[in-house]
Amino acid sequence: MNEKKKLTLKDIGRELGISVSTVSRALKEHPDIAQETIKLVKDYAESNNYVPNLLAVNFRKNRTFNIGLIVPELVHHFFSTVISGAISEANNQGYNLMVSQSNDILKDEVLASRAMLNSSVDGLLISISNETHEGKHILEFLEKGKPVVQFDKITEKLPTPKVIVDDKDGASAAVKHLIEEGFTKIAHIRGREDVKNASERCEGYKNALKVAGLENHDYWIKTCIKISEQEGYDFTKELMEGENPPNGIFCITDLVALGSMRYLKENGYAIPKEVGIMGFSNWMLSSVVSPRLSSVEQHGFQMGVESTKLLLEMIKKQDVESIQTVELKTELIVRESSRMSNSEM
Amino acid sequence: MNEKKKLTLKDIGRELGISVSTVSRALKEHPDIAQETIKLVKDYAESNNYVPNLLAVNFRKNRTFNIGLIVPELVHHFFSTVISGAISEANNQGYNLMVSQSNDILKDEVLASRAMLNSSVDGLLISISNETHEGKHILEFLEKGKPVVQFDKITEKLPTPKVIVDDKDGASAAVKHLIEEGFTKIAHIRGREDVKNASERCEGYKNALKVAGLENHDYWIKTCIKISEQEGYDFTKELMEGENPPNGIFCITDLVALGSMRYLKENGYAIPKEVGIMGFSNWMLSSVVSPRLSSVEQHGFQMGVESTKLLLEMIKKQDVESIQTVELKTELIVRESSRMSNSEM
DNA sequence: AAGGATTGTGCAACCGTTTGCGGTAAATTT
DNA sequence: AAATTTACCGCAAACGGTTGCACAATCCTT
Repeated sequence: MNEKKKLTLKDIGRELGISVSTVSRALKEHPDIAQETIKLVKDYAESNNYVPNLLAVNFRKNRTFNIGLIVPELVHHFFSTVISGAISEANNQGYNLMVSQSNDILKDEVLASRAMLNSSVDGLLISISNETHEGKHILEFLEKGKPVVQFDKITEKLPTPKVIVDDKDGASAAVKHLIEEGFTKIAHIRGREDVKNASERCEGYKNALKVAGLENHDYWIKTCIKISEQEGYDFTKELMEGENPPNGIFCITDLVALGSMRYLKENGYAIPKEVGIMGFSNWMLSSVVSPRLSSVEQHGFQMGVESTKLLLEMIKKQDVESIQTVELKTELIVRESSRMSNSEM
Repeated sequence: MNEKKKLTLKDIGRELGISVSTVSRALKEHPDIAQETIKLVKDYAESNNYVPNLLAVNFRKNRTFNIGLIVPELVHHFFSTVISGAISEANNQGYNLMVSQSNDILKDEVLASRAMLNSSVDGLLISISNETHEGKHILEFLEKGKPVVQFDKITEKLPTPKVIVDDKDGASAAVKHLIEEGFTKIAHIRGREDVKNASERCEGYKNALKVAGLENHDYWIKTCIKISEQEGYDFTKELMEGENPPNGIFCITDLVALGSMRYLKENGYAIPKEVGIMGFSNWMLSSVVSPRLSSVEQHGFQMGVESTKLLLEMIKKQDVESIQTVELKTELIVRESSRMSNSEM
């Protein structure tokens, strides 16, 4: 009782007494076809609600209308925001989005990309895992003429366009803001050395200090491995118990900042009176913790949109050579955790 | 220089001097084919790394190996967790997952489902929007013989299998826990009346009170519209400023609980000493706020896995009639916000 | 009025695989 | 030795569109 037979071009042709090819052309208003024929066919198709068999079309044209997307982690505020943007733009242009995750494991990333490569996708959006270096599995896409766009976590080794946020600039702005609020001894809890974003943010931190001519010490820089709340807590403890405790901390991420704040609150430090805190990424949680956490918005949605636009452009013009880099600006979000002045009321 | 011509069955046949059909059958070890022929073909295919054109196969077989998934909101801890589970299970079984979101807008949901319906998906996983009631666009899937599985936010009106969590039981357990910890006047900040999950949780709340023989008042039940942090704050204010303030609050969601806690902290109430708080959903943030928030884990990952399993089973046996309901058990996560006793140390 | 240009349509190949059916040669049975 | 079975393999249609090309009919030249 299910699976009613679908209407095909052949059916229409038979019914209307014209050939399949004419029907096909009429439907797409080919100039060769007489207006009245076009109307005839279109009307019939409309009222019998004909829908073309995409499987057949795609097979013939050798493309799907799908694009793939792989992120290290799906359950992650920033990445899910990017995905949201990618879906939006893809759907706008008539494409569907296929999603997978690598869990930051190279093997899983290879598996996921292979699954998508074989004719189920016209192009790929990817934010690579920490373990990805060579990226042979990515090159396979290019070899098959399927464009790839990297976003956020990228590697320069792969000849594809890249969409990233200006981490260095964002970090600089964050630290500059702390300085302007009067914080003079600013520490940084950073991420792994081999992760580009982390290094960029650290660069931005150092630059801001240098420009302002403030003290800077290696012992004010702590390096997270997992970027966890606990690490934020532990490193803040180290910092505050050290000999020259800071009065401001710039954290690689909001989650780490949360840990930092937990330590400070537990130990009676007033935020921001005694210690100012800046996060990064502007996760939803930053606006609901107390004190509300200042952060740096990365415009993940926009990143998803831009990456997808780039990819679809390449798909449409069969271009697989482009390697431009788009750098998105961040936005400083000032909340309570860093505001000494009463600038807003 | 790209798009190297792909090897086809025809190529192999020509090269080996056998017919296309024999090659095809040899590759899948059809009993009609001689062992040596099989070996011959397989070896050739292997060393010239033949990969079948999935587009052609799918067209021929009229299926895609893709499944669709639609959620109200992608940037949402619970839903992204479900998606993560769905991807995991789908990939395990050789399927790709196509993801879309409705933003809780019916029109968007219809658009998304239509985009998937036309031959790009073999079945659908959906958590419906608040605006979805009839669900004609869902029925279209069934009419075409494509199975649908509903999860989390469901409607009984659609004849499909459903995977839900036992909200009532979870809520009951949460409130029961508050009671056991000694809280005697327990309020509830609930979600919209027309959302099933919200009503179930409210039921569970009422039941627990009744079983324990505690007071219950309509004025202890507040109804959120947007389920926001601010609503948690505002309703808690109302509750605490009312004539018979509660000493425990069960919130529909962790986010609301956060708002609740913010009001209490700002106004000098000790948590949990004076007021105990329970959230629901066990978002990541519940473990990083202070005091850490007790909550109810919904096992989103498992929900994604189960839903996908159900769907793939139906796809494989061409079954579109099944309507079983799977109810997942929740898990009480006790943290600081509700613990009066020192039961664990 | 004859030739060429224009307009509209159909034929048939094609995309790569799958599969029902028929056919041949060898092996087995009687 | 004839009849039947078995083991292999190929032909060709089919899936549902797309598209190059040929062709017929009509129109416009001169």
